[in-house]
Amino acid sequence: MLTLATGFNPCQLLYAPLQNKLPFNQSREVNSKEIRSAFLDFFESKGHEIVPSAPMVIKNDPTLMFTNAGMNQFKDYFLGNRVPDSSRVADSQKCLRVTGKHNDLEEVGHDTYHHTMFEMLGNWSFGDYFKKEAISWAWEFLTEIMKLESGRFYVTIFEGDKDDKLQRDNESFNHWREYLPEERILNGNKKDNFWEMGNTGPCGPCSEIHIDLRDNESRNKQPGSELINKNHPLVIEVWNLVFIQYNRKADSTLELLPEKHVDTGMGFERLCMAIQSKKSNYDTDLFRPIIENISELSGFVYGEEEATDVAMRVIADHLRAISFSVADGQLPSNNKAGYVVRRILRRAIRYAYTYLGKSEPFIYKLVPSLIEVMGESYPELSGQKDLIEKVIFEEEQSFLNTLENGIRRLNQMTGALRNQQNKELGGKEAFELYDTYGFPLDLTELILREKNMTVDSEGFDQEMKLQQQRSKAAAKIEKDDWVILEDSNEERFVGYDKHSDDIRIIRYRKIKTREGVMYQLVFNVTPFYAESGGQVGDTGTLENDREKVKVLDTQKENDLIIHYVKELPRNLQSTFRASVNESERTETAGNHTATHLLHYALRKLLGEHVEQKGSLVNSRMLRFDFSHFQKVSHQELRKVEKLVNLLIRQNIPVEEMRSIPMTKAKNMGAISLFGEKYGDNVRVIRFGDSVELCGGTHARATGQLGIFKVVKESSIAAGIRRIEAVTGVEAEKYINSELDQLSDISRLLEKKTNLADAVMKLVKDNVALSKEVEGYKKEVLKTSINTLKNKAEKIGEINFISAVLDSADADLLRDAAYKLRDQVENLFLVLGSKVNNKALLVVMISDKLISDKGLNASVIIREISGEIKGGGGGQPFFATAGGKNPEGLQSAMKKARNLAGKS
RNA sequence: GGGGUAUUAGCUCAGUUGGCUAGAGUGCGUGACUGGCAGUCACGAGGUCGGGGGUUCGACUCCCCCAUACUCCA
Repeated sequence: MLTLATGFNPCQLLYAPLQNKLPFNQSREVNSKEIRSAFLDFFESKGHEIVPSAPMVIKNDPTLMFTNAGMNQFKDYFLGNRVPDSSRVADSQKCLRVTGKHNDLEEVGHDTYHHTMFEMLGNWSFGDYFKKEAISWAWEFLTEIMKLESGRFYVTIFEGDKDDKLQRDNESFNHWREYLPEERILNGNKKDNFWEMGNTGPCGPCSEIHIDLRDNESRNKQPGSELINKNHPLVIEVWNLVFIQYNRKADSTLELLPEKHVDTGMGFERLCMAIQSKKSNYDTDLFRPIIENISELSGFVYGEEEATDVAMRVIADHLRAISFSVADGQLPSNNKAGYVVRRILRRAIRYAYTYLGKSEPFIYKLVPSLIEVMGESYPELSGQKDLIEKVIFEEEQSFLNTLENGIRRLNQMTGALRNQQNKELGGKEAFELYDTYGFPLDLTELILREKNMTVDSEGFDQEMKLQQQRSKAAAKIEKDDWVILEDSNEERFVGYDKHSDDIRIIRYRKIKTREGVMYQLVFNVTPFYAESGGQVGDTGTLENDREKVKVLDTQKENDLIIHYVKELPRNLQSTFRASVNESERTETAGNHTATHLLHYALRKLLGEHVEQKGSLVNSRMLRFDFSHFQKVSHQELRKVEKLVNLLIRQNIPVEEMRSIPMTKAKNMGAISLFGEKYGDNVRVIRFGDSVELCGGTHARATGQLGIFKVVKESSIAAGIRRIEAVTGVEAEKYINSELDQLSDISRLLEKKTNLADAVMKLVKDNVALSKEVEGYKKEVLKTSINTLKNKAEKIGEINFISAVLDSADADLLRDAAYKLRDQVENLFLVLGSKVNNKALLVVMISDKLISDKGLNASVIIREISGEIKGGGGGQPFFATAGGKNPEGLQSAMKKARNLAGKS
């Protein structure tokens, strides 16, 4: 590589052919790829090491879910925790800003220059160069390399602050004066121009570079200096140069740092807009192909109407955010980082649904055009295209479904509100949408805003609190104070090596649970494994010469291992032999090992996106929850079983590394689980290629599991599946009981093969036979109806029929009644029957009699059902009754006859 | 671990304080008509109203248990 020392600038060579075509004075548009590499090449030529973008999704940092600035990955360098390999670094960093301090989500799409996901170009100095170089290179890059018109730039510098006893940043001012007239160098306050990482730590003044992209006429009318930091879409900040020179101490005073750093960040999308002479980030080649694709798929033209334009921008922006998240391993889910991703995607789906009329999944179809734009610079996108598409498709489909249901529900709610002249949706209703249809509050607010309505967010919060209380109350137990027997805090766990040991009880207390009174014991040393990492606590016994007490469960409370017993030993001071239930422990250990093998097999067969989300391991079964976006098919489950059983037959011995450094474990490829905090030293469990950080107990070798069998696969939340399985003795039991059922069936069918066919035939025969029976019933009904018709007695206009049919059920009586109504005019029908020693009555009255004579079957049946010691009712034309006195049927008929006569 | 919502014809869904023997659209079958962009019309088949209990004269509808799916809290 040639260096600057030779006087040869590789950058100029590389970009010389481009320079004539650069903005504001050229014809061909420079594309974003060229701009990105121009930046990196430029700083490489200034001695910077070019590093790749860090993942956008952050794991193992409780304070941050996503990378939200270029400096995130260098935090440790600024804090002095780590020493960088190179003191000059530059990169393009993918960032996501959705929640927290920098919350732009609601703006995104409505304006033309905010994004959820964006790229930040940055150059860094770790104790190397400072203001002079940073300023001069920024200027050189923008005006000479990118050929942006120098007259369009304004810069801001820190004006000083009395409270912090800080002077104006005259250093920066003087450097800028070399390039810009003084009236273009503006003072900025502490809020805009003094950058702090947190309440304490490295900080310093910063200098922002703004560009005025308005046309000449507007610029002449109003100077750009008046529009800086005023949210003008064309007068925008492009680059922030942060000069870290102080350390903010806990008492909030500042001290000068021995090493000074530079941290800069330039919004890539905005830079492209400036260079490509566009008025909006979405008009650059970063977004254009995506927007055009949306246009093609939706039939709406970009630029014709504000509402659809906003929707298209929202979708284009969110597509990027989601695709990058998924590529980095963060699937949409129902909490934390996953929920952030879900909310972004749902916002996009919502806009597509409402403004572009898309009620079918289609955002997933945009992935190829995103990859076309960014795939080359970010190969993780093209590498995981299928996964990204699948995840988006699944989420679109499932959310559109709930969306339709939820919107229907919301419309009902707002309809009711409108009737009451009310403009505020109750918190309870909003919570119902959230709780049942997964509508985030902001989504409900958005929909309501369009209807000119609001939501009672306080009420919503209250409902949320109630739900939390309900959840907590469900787990509540009453505890007495600890009784201390020995003043010691130490409780050593020896259960990895021994299954029994001599112990003393050092404290105990009484608790009340739903199941009754229990006692919690703490020992000086214990072989009992306390529930953690999904593995249930051990059970076992405490024993001495005189007594034996059962240990029913073992739990952890902070670092204490707590043993549960139903009754206290009489002599608490004595020494006990504590023994873990061997067979249970062995089965449990086997099941725990099985989760590791299962985890390994799932990742191998379904993909690396599979991550453990939870597990339960006891002596009878194992349960494993993991991220996966669709049902695991039967065939896939079979493959998983097959692989696990193969590993079992290979009888791979366990390798336990009880205490090794985290870094070493990571290097071995150990899979750490859901953000649990591990100390510097961790325990690693390895079976062949399966390597996991784990505190649980395990089989000595995989062969101990015998056989592995999946019992059930289900969903526990969107994007998370659950597999339940058995091993060893339980697997044997399970398989045998299934086989027994089969052999029972085959014995019944007197058939050994093609059982399914035989059963199918039985089912079909059954249907055919029922039909036949029904046919016969109809025949019988027909004949009895004919007899009844002939029995009709003329009472005035009324045709009165009454009869008791032997053992006819309610359905038959009803059928007969309806048939007779169609065949006999002016019908007054009373039918009775005796079924199971109970009496049934039905009354049918022709419509004409109801209107002409005011007869009412419902009234009549109530009058006559007294005779059968029962009651009933129905409608005016048809009513039924039941009673427990069949002997009264005849008198009920007579009574009805009298009623007919009277009318 | 604790909640919420849903489950009705092959598919998408109605079904109103428990009572006109469970409906529509679509798809399917048959027939007739027809120069079309979902051809038109007629007729027909297709339902243990997720499963099991209970309340009631009567339950798709109300209550309890279970299953499945979705979803929220912990």
